[in-house]
Amino acid sequence: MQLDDRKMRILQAIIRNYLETGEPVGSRTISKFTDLNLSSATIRNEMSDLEELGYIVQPHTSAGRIPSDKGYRLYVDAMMEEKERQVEEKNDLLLQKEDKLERQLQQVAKVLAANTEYATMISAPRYQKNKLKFIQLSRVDEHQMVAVIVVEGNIIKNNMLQVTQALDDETILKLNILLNTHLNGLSIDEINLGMISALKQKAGIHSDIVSNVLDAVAESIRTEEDLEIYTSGVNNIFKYPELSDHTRASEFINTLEEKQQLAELLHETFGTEENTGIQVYIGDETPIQTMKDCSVVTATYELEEGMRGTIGIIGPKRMDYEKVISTLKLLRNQLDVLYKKT
Amino acid sequence: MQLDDRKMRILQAIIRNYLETGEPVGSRTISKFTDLNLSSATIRNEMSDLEELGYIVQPHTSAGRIPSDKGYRLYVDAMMEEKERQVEEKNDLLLQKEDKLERQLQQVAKVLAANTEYATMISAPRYQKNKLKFIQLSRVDEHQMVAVIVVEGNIIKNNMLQVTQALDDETILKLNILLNTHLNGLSIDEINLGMISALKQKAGIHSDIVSNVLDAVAESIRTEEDLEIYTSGVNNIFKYPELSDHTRASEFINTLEEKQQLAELLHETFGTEENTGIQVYIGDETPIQTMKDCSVVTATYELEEGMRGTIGIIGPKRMDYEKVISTLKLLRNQLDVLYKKT
DNA sequence: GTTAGCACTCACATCAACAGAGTGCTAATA
DNA sequence: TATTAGCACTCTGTTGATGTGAGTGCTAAC
Repeated sequence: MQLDDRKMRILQAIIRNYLETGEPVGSRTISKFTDLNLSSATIRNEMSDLEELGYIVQPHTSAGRIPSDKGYRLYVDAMMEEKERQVEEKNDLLLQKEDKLERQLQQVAKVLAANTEYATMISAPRYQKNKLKFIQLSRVDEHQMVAVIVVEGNIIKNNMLQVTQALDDETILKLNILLNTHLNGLSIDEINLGMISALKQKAGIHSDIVSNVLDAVAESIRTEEDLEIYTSGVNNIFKYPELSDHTRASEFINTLEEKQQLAELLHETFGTEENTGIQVYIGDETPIQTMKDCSVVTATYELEEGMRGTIGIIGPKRMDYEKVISTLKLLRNQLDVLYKKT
Repeated sequence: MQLDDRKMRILQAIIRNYLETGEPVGSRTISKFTDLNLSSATIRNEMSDLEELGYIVQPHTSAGRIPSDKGYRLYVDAMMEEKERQVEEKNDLLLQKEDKLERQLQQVAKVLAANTEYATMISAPRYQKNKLKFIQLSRVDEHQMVAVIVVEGNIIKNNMLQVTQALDDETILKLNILLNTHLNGLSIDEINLGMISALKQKAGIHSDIVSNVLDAVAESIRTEEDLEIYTSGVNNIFKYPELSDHTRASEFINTLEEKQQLAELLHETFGTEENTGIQVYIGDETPIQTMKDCSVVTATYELEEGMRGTIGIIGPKRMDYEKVISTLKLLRNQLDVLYKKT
């Protein structure tokens, strides 16, 4: 059932007002706030309808109304449709480029938290689809080797390999050539165990040691750095009384510290790149149980070509969706500037 | 002025009781609790004296007494003297060894937080005194090289170097030999700019590019990974009402998120290795302003030989100092087992 | 030096009274 | 027929009075 225009405007007025104040909003307020020129009595009738339809609820008799999840959802959907309405007023997040990926992510999270006044999280970009640029095996000492792997986007991974018996220089050289000629240019995704065993054949040497080393290298390449998630602005929740009683605050902080669930949530957004790449979870819609009083807005971002991750903003259900979404878009622009058009 | 034995015992009784309950403790409680067999009236007189001496304070007239910072200090000092009193009852923290340093630290913080019910922090171990084991420069592509540096304790650092013009293979080989023969076995601390310029001389080549590369390598080696601090158990503060009103909790969380100040605090402990390596900051004693309602216990730890860092436990002033300290000692033992006697 | 006894203080809980915001309903109005 | 004024009703939150209990300090007796 479609709401008529007047009901829609009233609903929006209620929600806007509630976003600002956090207090249930009454009919008189709406009567004065909007340019509908309706008396509070009329508004009351309409509100009664809206409640029946499930868009707003009353915390208790004789209180004003607050939006229900369904109400928020309608509001957000409507907002997303009339996209790019006004020009962004704020147009600089003061983002800086950092050399180390870790720092960059941490900084993005921090800047976003400062700009939105909500908690933020960011997952490290995936690079499984990125191509291998360089791989090298070197002997450190008798029993240890180090494998250095550079992937497009200048992600550097390294792993110490323990070997029971040292390989001689010639073998190492051979292995390096073998690895580079066969694996360079392939994406991490494409390097699988079958390929490694083919390499073992090609190596011609059937020594166990070489075989072990190759296995270890393969593992290094494919190991996913899971759970690499950075958060910031956790203490922003204290700005929203509805989230900051002891129990809720403690749960909230715990969830953000554990990160396991955040990872799942962020990964979920990862598929939805077709549309704007921005996803809004309102209340119960989020898969994280402890966040059912919150809303989460997620967006994919991209640093270098192909290096995509997800960023999320967590706040009360009455968060300023409009600002959050436009800030996220702005962030993406700024990242594009920093990483592409330099 | 030295307290007589009876006053001391009363003070201890007050503190022990307060540690448990968090409530101001009155004379009647002490009268019943201790085996001194004194009436509450006598205790009252003694308490009056203790208050005059500054060891305890009254939140308001007609409330019991709570320990002052000075009182806690005396208590802790006394406790530290009669060391190793009883055997540790709990003797396993269920600590596991992790391959990646980062994970290891995070895990230690988490385990400690779970065992103590306080917030914890841990700084990455310093390795400036560790010796360089291996260094290698490799060309990734036309404009980029990667420097891989392995230090004792298997710390691996790597840095991408941008070069305007590619070096030929021969030069790279030469540089690698040069770097390894001259720098291996030296501690990071010992590698300074003078040494690098000597190397430049020895290189015999006076090309700017080589010189730049050497500078970049030197920088990579010496760059301190500052601020590498992991925290855990932040939400434990909600177990202590005196720390978890909105303002305080928000400040607390903020301090733990920012990490800058934590780093300074942890570094401060680093010097004091002579004694037990365990330091207790009570209330105002901590250099962190926002933690003046907390106590912090810090301890140095060691993973591999020479790789020392600091760990800290943050809780209310009425934290269970005894348990915290013995847990920290236990932790050190377990780390020793994991890293040395394997 | 220790203790019983007592008056006194202060925080905290309970409760009634009340103000205020908001609603739903009814009857009047345009 | 849609809108509105008016009114009774409901519920929350505040305020102030009152009482209770834990604890103290002091004095006088042991």
